[in-house]
Amino acid sequence: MGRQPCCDKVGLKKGPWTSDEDKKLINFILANGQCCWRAVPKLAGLLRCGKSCRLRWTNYLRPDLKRGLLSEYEEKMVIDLHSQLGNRWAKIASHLPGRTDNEIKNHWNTHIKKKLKKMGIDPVTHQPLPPPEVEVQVQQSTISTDQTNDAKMMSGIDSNQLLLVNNSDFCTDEIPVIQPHEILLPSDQNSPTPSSSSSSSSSSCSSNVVGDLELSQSFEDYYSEILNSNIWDDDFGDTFELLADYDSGKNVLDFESSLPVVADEDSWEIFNAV
DNA sequence: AAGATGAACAACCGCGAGGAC
DNA sequence: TGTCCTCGCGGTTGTTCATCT
Repeated sequence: MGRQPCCDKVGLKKGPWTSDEDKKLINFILANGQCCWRAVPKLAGLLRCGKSCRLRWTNYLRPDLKRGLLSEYEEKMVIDLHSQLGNRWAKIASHLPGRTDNEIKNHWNTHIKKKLKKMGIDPVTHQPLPPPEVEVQVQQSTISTDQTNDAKMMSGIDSNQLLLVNNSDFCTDEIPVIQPHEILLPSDQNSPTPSSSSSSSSSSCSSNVVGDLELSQSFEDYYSEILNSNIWDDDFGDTFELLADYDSGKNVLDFESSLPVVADEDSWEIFNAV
């Protein structure tokens, strides 16, 4: 028996989401929480498959997303985690509150890969790239002595030491080196272990580990009020624990301007003005 | 100014894991 | 225990925007 399609694709819309579709999806999740994704598009009045709705929500509409480029600190964490976990983007994302696996994957492929190659490091193995025989001469003239030494230093060292490498691309001397146990373990030993889910596990990461992702108290107060309104289910509520910066979000709510708004369906009038 | 090219990122596709029955 | 269904993950593609010629 062949695999069942995730949904009936006949008549379903594909491609970029419109603001109207975003509004529908957000309003539905606001009213119902995250339930069966397969049923979401039908119930929300969307001509999308459930998978598309889930991706749109997880990667773009979730209110706890931190938009914008990854900071150098986050980049370092990604590199270090990648050296330990490989291409397990969801696992890596679970250690970076407000970041999605898709975002990290894209950033890796477009930015970090190039930086590592420029440093003479294989982005897959995190080991020094063997210089091609023919290009040795060229490399010697284009790669600085420091970088060459960096590559040599990399040989045989573990991934944690990668962060110690002094390279101008990353300015590591400006950022405290973080050890794996500091990254992987929540500071509160009673905190639940992060799960593999990128959508709901970020809340279990301690914000004092990723210092630049700490929340302002006002946001916490605001969302604790929301959480007490019983609109959100447990998983959904957790996502508000690590709210970060929304200023750069395009379709995401302007939370700064909507702070006085209560999180009921009527309060999302801001979307109607978009 | 216009076309070509590359970079960045959003979205899709297929597969596997895990739960329900 | 086996089958089906849903969800999540990782790889890949498509689209948009910026830069170059």
